[in-house]
Amino acid sequence: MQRPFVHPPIEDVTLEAILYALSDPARLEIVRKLTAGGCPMNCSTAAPVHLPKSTQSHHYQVLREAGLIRSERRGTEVVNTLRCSEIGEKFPNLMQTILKASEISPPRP
Amino acid sequence: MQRPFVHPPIEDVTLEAILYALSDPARLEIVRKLTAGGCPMNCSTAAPVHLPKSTQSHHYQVLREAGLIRSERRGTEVVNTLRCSEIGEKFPNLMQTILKASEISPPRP
DNA sequence: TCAATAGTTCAATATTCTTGAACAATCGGA
DNA sequence: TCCGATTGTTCAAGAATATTGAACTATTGA
Repeated sequence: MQRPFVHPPIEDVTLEAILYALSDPARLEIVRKLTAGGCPMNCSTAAPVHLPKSTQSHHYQVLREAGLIRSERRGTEVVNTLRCSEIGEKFPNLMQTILKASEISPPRP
Repeated sequence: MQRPFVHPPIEDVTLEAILYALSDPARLEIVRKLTAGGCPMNCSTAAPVHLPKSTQSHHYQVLREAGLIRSERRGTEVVNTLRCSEIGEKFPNLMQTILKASEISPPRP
Protein backbone atom coordinates (compact mmCIF):
# COMPACT_ATOMS: atom_id res chain seq x y z
CA MET A 1 0.00 0.00 0.00
CA GLN A 2 1.34 3.39 -0.92
CA ARG A 3 1.17 6.02 1.77
CA PRO A 4 -0.59 9.27 1.03
CA PHE A 5 1.56 12.37 0.72
CA VAL A 6 1.86 14.49 3.81
CA HIS A 7 2.25 18.24 3.51
CA PRO A 8 3.06 20.31 6.56
CA PRO A 9 0.77 23.25 7.26
CA ILE A 10 2.51 26.53 6.51
CA GLU A 11 2.74 27.36 10.23
CA ASP A 12 5.04 24.38 10.67
CA VAL A 13 7.31 25.28 7.81
CA THR A 14 10.68 26.45 9.11
CA LEU A 15 13.39 28.52 7.51
CA GLU A 16 15.96 25.91 8.51
CA ALA A 17 14.12 23.13 6.69
CA ILE A 18 13.77 25.28 3.58
CA LEU A 19 17.46 26.18 3.56
CA TYR A 20 18.41 22.58 4.13
CA ALA A 21 16.18 21.36 1.32
CA LEU A 22 17.63 23.90 -1.08
CA SER A 23 21.23 23.22 -0.07
CA ASP A 24 21.34 20.11 -2.24
CA PRO A 25 22.16 20.77 -5.91
CA ALA A 26 19.64 18.24 -7.18
CA ARG A 27 16.84 19.67 -5.08
CA LEU A 28 17.72 23.22 -5.95
CA GLU A 29 17.60 22.26 -9.61
CA ILE A 30 14.18 20.69 -9.16
CA VAL A 31 12.86 23.84 -7.56
CA ARG A 32 14.42 25.96 -10.28
CA LYS A 33 12.68 23.91 -12.93
CA LEU A 34 9.39 24.07 -11.12
CA THR A 35 9.72 27.83 -11.00
CA ALA A 36 10.89 28.27 -14.55
CA GLY A 37 8.43 25.85 -16.12
CA GLY A 38 5.53 27.51 -14.40
CA CYS A 39 4.37 24.81 -12.10
CA PRO A 40 2.91 22.18 -11.99
CA MET A 41 5.35 19.62 -13.33
CA ASN A 42 5.69 15.90 -12.76
CA CYS A 43 8.59 14.23 -11.02
CA SER A 44 10.44 12.80 -13.96
CA THR A 45 10.27 16.09 -15.82
CA ALA A 46 11.63 18.21 -13.01
CA ALA A 47 14.33 15.95 -11.62
CA PRO A 48 17.92 15.87 -12.86
CA VAL A 49 18.08 12.95 -15.26
CA HIS A 50 21.28 11.42 -14.04
CA LEU A 51 20.01 10.36 -10.63
CA PRO A 52 18.53 6.95 -9.80
CA LYS A 53 14.80 7.14 -9.37
CA SER A 54 14.91 6.06 -5.75
CA THR A 55 17.20 8.99 -5.05
CA GLN A 56 14.89 11.31 -6.93
CA SER A 57 11.96 10.04 -4.92
CA HIS A 58 13.88 10.77 -1.74
CA HIS A 59 14.64 14.33 -2.86
CA TYR A 60 10.97 15.00 -3.55
CA GLN A 61 10.16 13.74 -0.10
CA VAL A 62 12.64 16.17 1.45
CA LEU A 63 11.20 19.06 -0.55
CA ARG A 64 7.69 18.02 0.43
CA GLU A 65 8.46 17.69 4.11
CA ALA A 66 10.19 21.05 4.08
CA GLY A 67 6.95 22.52 2.79
CA LEU A 68 8.38 23.67 -0.50
CA ILE A 69 6.29 21.56 -2.83
CA ARG A 70 2.88 19.99 -2.93
CA SER A 71 2.62 16.57 -4.57
CA GLU A 72 -0.52 15.00 -6.01
CA ARG A 73 -1.00 11.69 -7.73
CA ARG A 74 -2.52 11.95 -11.17
CA GLY A 75 -2.94 8.44 -12.42
CA THR A 76 0.48 6.90 -12.60
CA GLU A 77 2.31 10.19 -12.31
CA VAL A 78 2.94 12.59 -9.46
CA VAL A 79 2.44 16.24 -10.14
CA ASN A 80 4.45 18.68 -8.04
CA THR A 81 3.80 22.32 -7.48
CA LEU A 82 5.77 24.90 -5.57
CA ARG A 83 3.91 26.34 -2.60
CA CYS A 84 4.88 29.78 -3.84
CA SER A 85 2.25 32.01 -2.36
CA GLU A 86 2.18 30.43 1.07
CA ILE A 87 5.94 30.56 1.41
CA GLY A 88 6.05 34.04 -0.04
CA GLU A 89 3.64 35.23 2.62
CA LYS A 90 5.51 33.64 5.48
CA PHE A 91 9.01 34.44 4.25
CA PRO A 92 8.87 37.51 2.00
CA ASN A 93 11.37 37.55 -0.87
CA LEU A 94 13.10 34.42 0.35
CA MET A 95 12.47 32.19 -2.63
CA GLN A 96 13.01 34.95 -5.17
CA THR A 97 16.32 35.93 -3.65
CA ILE A 98 17.61 32.37 -3.39
CA LEU A 99 16.52 31.53 -6.91
CA LYS A 100 18.15 34.69 -8.17
CA ALA A 101 21.34 33.77 -6.34
CA SER A 102 21.22 30.33 -7.91
CA GLU A 103 21.76 31.93 -11.30
CA ILE A 104 25.19 33.16 -10.24
CA SER A 105 27.95 31.27 -12.00
CA PRO A 106 29.23 28.43 -9.87
CA PRO A 107 32.99 28.04 -9.34
CA ARG A 108 35.03 26.47 -12.10
CA PRO A 109 35.63 22.72 -11.78
CA MET B 1 50.23 21.73 16.13
CA GLN B 2 47.20 23.75 15.34
CA ARG B 3 46.39 24.19 11.67
CA PRO B 4 45.89 27.66 10.31
CA PHE B 5 42.38 28.63 9.31
CA VAL B 6 41.50 28.25 5.68
CA HIS B 7 39.06 30.65 4.04
CA PRO B 8 37.79 29.96 0.55
CA PRO B 9 38.16 32.79 -1.94
CA ILE B 10 34.82 34.37 -2.73
CA GLU B 11 34.81 32.85 -6.23
CA ASP B 12 34.66 29.41 -4.68
CA VAL B 13 31.81 30.23 -2.33
CA THR B 14 28.63 28.48 -3.44
CA LEU B 15 25.01 29.16 -2.71
CA GLU B 16 24.51 25.53 -1.76
CA ALA B 17 27.22 25.67 0.88
CA ILE B 18 25.79 28.88 2.31
CA LEU B 19 22.29 27.45 2.51
CA TYR B 20 23.58 24.27 4.08
CA ALA B 21 25.60 26.16 6.65
CA LEU B 22 22.60 28.28 7.60
CA SER B 23 20.20 25.33 7.72
CA ASP B 24 21.44 24.36 11.16
CA PRO B 25 19.77 26.24 14.04
CA ALA B 26 23.01 26.64 15.99
CA ARG B 27 24.89 28.01 13.00
CA LEU B 28 22.05 30.30 12.05
CA GLU B 29 22.06 31.64 15.58
CA ILE B 30 25.78 32.25 15.45
CA VAL B 31 25.40 34.22 12.25
CA ARG B 32 22.50 36.16 13.70
CA LYS B 33 24.59 37.14 16.70
CA LEU B 34 27.51 38.12 14.51
CA THR B 35 25.19 40.34 12.54
CA ALA B 36 23.38 41.83 15.47
CA GLY B 37 26.43 42.39 17.63
CA GLY B 38 28.23 44.20 14.85
CA CYS B 39 31.04 41.82 14.10
CA PRO B 40 33.68 40.85 15.14
CA MET B 41 32.87 38.52 18.00
CA ASN B 42 34.72 35.63 19.52
CA CYS B 43 33.56 32.03 19.42
CA SER B 44 32.30 31.61 22.94
CA THR B 45 30.31 34.81 22.75
CA ALA B 46 28.56 33.99 19.52
CA ALA B 47 27.81 30.31 19.99
CA PRO B 48 24.72 28.93 21.70
CA VAL B 49 25.78 28.14 25.22
CA HIS B 50 24.20 24.75 25.54
CA LEU B 51 26.43 22.99 22.99
CA PRO B 52 29.65 21.12 23.80
CA LYS B 53 32.66 23.10 22.72
CA SER B 54 33.81 20.47 20.25
CA THR B 55 30.45 20.78 18.55
CA GLN B 56 30.74 24.55 18.54
CA SER B 57 34.18 24.30 17.01
CA HIS B 58 32.75 22.07 14.29
CA HIS B 59 29.98 24.57 13.52
CA TYR B 60 32.50 27.38 13.13
CA GLN B 61 34.45 25.22 10.75
CA VAL B 62 31.36 24.64 8.62
CA LEU B 63 30.61 28.36 8.55
CA ARG B 64 34.21 29.12 7.68
CA GLU B 65 34.41 26.55 4.89
CA ALA B 66 31.12 27.80 3.48
CA GLY B 67 32.74 31.23 3.22
CA LEU B 68 30.37 32.90 5.65
CA ILE B 69 32.85 33.89 8.33
CA ARG B 70 36.48 34.77 8.65
CA SER B 71 38.30 33.52 11.76
CA GLU B 72 41.46 34.96 13.26
CA ARG B 73 43.34 33.94 16.36
CA ARG B 74 43.84 36.74 18.85
CA GLY B 75 45.86 35.29 21.64
CA THR B 76 43.87 32.51 23.19
CA GLU B 77 40.65 33.52 21.52
CA VAL B 78 39.33 33.27 17.99
CA VAL B 79 37.63 36.28 16.56
CA ASN B 80 35.04 35.70 13.87
CA THR B 81 33.67 38.18 11.39
CA LEU B 82 30.96 37.79 8.81
CA ARG B 83 32.22 38.20 5.26
CA CYS B 84 29.32 40.57 4.67
CA SER B 85 30.51 42.70 1.82
CA GLU B 86 32.02 39.92 -0.24
CA ILE B 87 28.92 37.78 0.05
CA GLY B 88 26.68 40.76 -0.52
CA GLU B 89 28.45 41.47 -3.77
CA LYS B 90 28.30 37.92 -5.02
CA PHE B 91 24.77 37.15 -3.81
CA PRO B 92 22.82 40.38 -3.51
CA ASN B 93 20.25 40.53 -0.72
CA LEU B 94 20.77 36.90 0.18
CA MET B 95 21.99 37.34 3.72
CA GLN B 96 19.62 40.17 4.50
CA THR B 97 16.62 38.21 3.29
CA ILE B 98 17.57 35.03 5.13
CA LEU B 99 18.31 36.91 8.34
CA LYS B 100 15.01 38.74 8.03
CA ALA B 101 13.24 35.42 7.52
CA SER B 102 14.96 34.05 10.61
CA GLU B 103 13.05 36.56 12.71
CA ILE B 104 9.76 34.92 11.79
CA SER B 105 8.23 33.07 14.68
CA PRO B 106 9.11 29.40 14.60
CA PRO B 107 6.33 26.79 15.02
CA ARG B 108 5.04 26.12 18.50
CA PRO B 109 6.66 23.18 20.29
C1' DT C 1 -5.54 -9.62 -18.87
C1' DC C 2 -0.91 -8.01 -19.70
C1' DA C 3 2.81 -5.19 -20.40
C1' DA C 4 4.47 -0.60 -19.85
C1' DT C 5 4.95 3.48 -17.10
C1' DA C 6 5.95 6.19 -12.95
C1' DG C 7 7.12 6.18 -8.45
C1' DT C 8 7.62 4.17 -3.71
C1' DT C 9 9.57 1.27 -0.22
C1' DC C 10 13.03 -1.54 1.75
C1' DA C 11 17.55 -2.79 3.16
C1' DA C 12 22.38 -2.39 3.01
C1' DT C 13 26.25 0.42 2.46
C1' DA C 14 28.49 4.84 2.64
C1' DT C 15 28.89 9.27 4.33
C1' DT C 16 28.36 12.80 7.76
C1' DC C 17 27.37 14.57 12.56
C1' DT C 18 27.94 14.80 17.44
C1' DT C 19 30.62 14.75 21.36
C1' DG C 20 33.82 13.15 25.29
C1' DA C 21 38.54 13.14 26.10
C1' DA C 22 43.05 14.47 25.22
C1' DC C 23 45.80 18.08 23.46
C1' DA C 24 47.71 22.91 22.08
C1' DA C 25 48.53 27.75 22.54
C1' DT C 26 48.34 31.94 25.02
C1' DC C 27 47.95 34.86 29.01
C1' DG C 28 48.36 36.57 33.82
C1' DG C 29 50.01 36.21 38.27
C1' DA C 30 53.10 34.40 42.00
C1' DT D 1 59.92 31.40 34.84
C1' DC D 2 56.55 28.18 35.95
C1' DC D 3 51.66 27.17 36.72
C1' DG D 4 47.00 27.24 36.30
C1' DA D 5 43.20 29.14 33.85
C1' DT D 6 41.12 30.14 29.52
C1' DT D 7 39.88 29.10 24.62
C1' DG D 8 39.56 26.43 21.33
C1' DT D 9 41.20 22.25 18.21
C1' DT D 10 41.80 17.44 17.13
C1' DC D 11 40.83 12.67 17.38
C1' DA D 12 38.01 8.65 17.56
C1' DA D 13 33.84 6.20 18.10
C1' DG D 14 29.08 5.80 18.10
C1' DA D 15 24.72 7.90 16.22
C1' DA D 16 22.25 9.68 12.57
C1' DT D 17 21.52 10.50 7.42
C1' DA D 18 22.08 9.80 2.60
C1' DT D 19 22.40 6.96 -1.55
C1' DT D 20 20.90 3.45 -4.36
C1' DG D 21 19.81 -1.41 -6.36
C1' DA D 22 16.08 -4.42 -6.19
C1' DA D 23 11.52 -5.59 -5.33
C1' DC D 24 7.01 -3.82 -5.20
C1' DT D 25 2.52 -0.90 -6.04
C1' DA D 26 -0.80 1.52 -8.73
C1' DT D 27 -2.57 3.09 -12.97
C1' DT D 28 -3.19 3.17 -17.85
C1' DG D 29 -3.78 1.58 -22.48
C1' DA D 30 -3.82 -2.04 -25.84
